[in-house]
Amino acid sequence: MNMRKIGASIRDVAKETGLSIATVSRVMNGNANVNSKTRQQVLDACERLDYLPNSAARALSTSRSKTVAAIIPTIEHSVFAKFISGIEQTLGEHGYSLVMAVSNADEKEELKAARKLLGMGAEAFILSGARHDTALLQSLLRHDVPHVFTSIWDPDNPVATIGYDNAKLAEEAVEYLVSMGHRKISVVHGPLFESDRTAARKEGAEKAANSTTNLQFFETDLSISGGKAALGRLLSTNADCTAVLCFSDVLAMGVYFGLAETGKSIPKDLSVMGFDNLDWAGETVPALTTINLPASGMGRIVAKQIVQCLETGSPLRKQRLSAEIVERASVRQIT
Amino acid sequence: MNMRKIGASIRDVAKETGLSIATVSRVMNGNANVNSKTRQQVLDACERLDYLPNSAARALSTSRSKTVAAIIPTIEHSVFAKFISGIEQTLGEHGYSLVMAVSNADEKEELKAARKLLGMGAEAFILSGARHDTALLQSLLRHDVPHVFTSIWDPDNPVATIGYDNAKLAEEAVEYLVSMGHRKISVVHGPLFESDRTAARKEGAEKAANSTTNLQFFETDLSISGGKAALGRLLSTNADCTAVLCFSDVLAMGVYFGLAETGKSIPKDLSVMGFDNLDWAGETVPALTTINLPASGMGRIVAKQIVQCLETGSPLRKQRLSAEIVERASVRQIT
DNA sequence: TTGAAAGCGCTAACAG
DNA sequence: CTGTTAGCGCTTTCAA
Repeated sequence: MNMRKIGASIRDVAKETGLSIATVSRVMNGNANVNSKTRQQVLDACERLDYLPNSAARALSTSRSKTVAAIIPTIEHSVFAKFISGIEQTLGEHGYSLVMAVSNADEKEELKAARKLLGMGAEAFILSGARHDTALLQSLLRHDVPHVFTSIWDPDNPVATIGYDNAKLAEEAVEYLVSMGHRKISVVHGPLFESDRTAARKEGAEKAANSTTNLQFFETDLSISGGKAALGRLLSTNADCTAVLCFSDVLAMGVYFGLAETGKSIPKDLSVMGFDNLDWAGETVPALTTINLPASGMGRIVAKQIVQCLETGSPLRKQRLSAEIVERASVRQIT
Repeated sequence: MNMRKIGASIRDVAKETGLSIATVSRVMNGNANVNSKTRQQVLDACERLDYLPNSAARALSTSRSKTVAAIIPTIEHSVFAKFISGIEQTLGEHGYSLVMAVSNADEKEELKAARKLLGMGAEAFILSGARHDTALLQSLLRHDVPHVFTSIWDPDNPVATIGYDNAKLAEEAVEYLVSMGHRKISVVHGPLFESDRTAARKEGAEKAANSTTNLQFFETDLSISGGKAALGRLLSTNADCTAVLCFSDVLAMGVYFGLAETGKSIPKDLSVMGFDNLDWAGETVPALTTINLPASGMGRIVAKQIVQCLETGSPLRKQRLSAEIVERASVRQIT
């Protein structure tokens, strides 16, 4: 049937030790009912043969793959990289593996990836945001696969959400800016159709605005150059604004660079506020005032819940993660 | 044995259509020897039952997991994120899945992760750099698993290397700086013991130095704050240097921020050169002169070779990727 | 404490 | 073009 049949199998170990495969299996699974001498014998043989249990066979036999799936929009944004990192680590500590796919913020791609991962036997799914192809959700339900929506907080969603309240946070950001005396604010954000988190933030910001506060929104690519481009537009369209709120630190960085080119200074000429609190946010000049999102903490929390759910059958619980404004030097008080 | 037995199996589809499981299997595998009417029948039934082939069973039966492993030091550095991204995409296009692990630049962690991935049936391994636990290499050999070392170019290595010549590139960088009139240069780099790529770059730089060129090295964390910290040190230790070469754009960014704080300007007071050419390198002020490493391209190339190797049995070939200096505005000509 | 044997869901001869 | 059947490597009763 096949050529690559190099590794030793459980039968080889059994043969090597003169024991039965059942005993070897018991040792490999830490079953207590094995004579400690026998156990050592088996372990030695495994070592000698460089035996690695075949997890496909194990998965087939137990219907447990010890694998959980995460689908993220992109890995090239450090907030997601950190998130994944947190998941991977925690899962690993509990004997699970992460299988990851990136959707490029496209529901169809996500569906396709999910089918693949489901087929691979992923026992649970970690999804970003609440917007997904219905076929995907349906499959998850029909196959009875536990799943969470992350990076968001929505107590009303029938699916457990684990994350921060994007709308509320954006609202607080605007309120903060207002409390600092800003009345005319530009808001720079990434593509709305790609991300319900962005959409939620926009809604939240709008909610905070009132008759005396003026908000103008600028949609752009979620990248440093996107931020820079947006700055160009807002400088001509909304020139008399006193602050710009960016829905990602990455965008804020673009605004910084754009401003540097025009020779304007932060926060004297314009206040800038970010969202994410990426590693470097405290290092920029001036240090960036932003909102601290617990990306890798969220990964760890999600992973922990999933492991628990898988091990004990306890249901996935929604969980609101706190995130607070980190006041640094990029927003000034206006009198 | 088990409770979660929700999904339909191939037998359910066979029953549903009144055909045999062999026929269903043929359809699922795109075998040509199936009547198109029959095929459609099967496809419809699959749809109705939301049938997803169990890949553990398939893997067990064929000894092919259609899975390749990549182990990277960290995902929180965009050069690796892009690399992984390139791999994932290309692998996906060819029906393979990526299983990834992060080693945190620790050989023991890497070994552990590799064992896990090997057990999961990974058919090939993508490793970063050339430094690995011998037990890992041994296992790979004994299990006859194809593997490559990436991010490096070393024609003498018995294992295929696919990447750029780190030493040469660093050498060229120094030569470039020298050609711009710089004689006293500070070199900022990440932890040497964690990365043989960094070590290679250092060697290359040293090679370029001669009696009239003075190089001083500063090791620091591979992060923006690391770069900033290194700048502080070099400003006191090597104050009269005219250029600083950073072995990562991330470090260069730290140097930018540090310089901004001291009020010095780039490149008037100090020239700065990076390494990586991350997305934003062209956006900084001044735009960063750096070396363009084809991270995601490397991922695609590696993945393509691996797929080919797996499909046709052709051996993995070493491949040197070109990388060139991108001259922008952060290095000035000294007279 | 150990062994024998029945599958897990699928593929791939082989036979028709 | 379709069906029958023997495993793939492992876990898990059930017996001993």
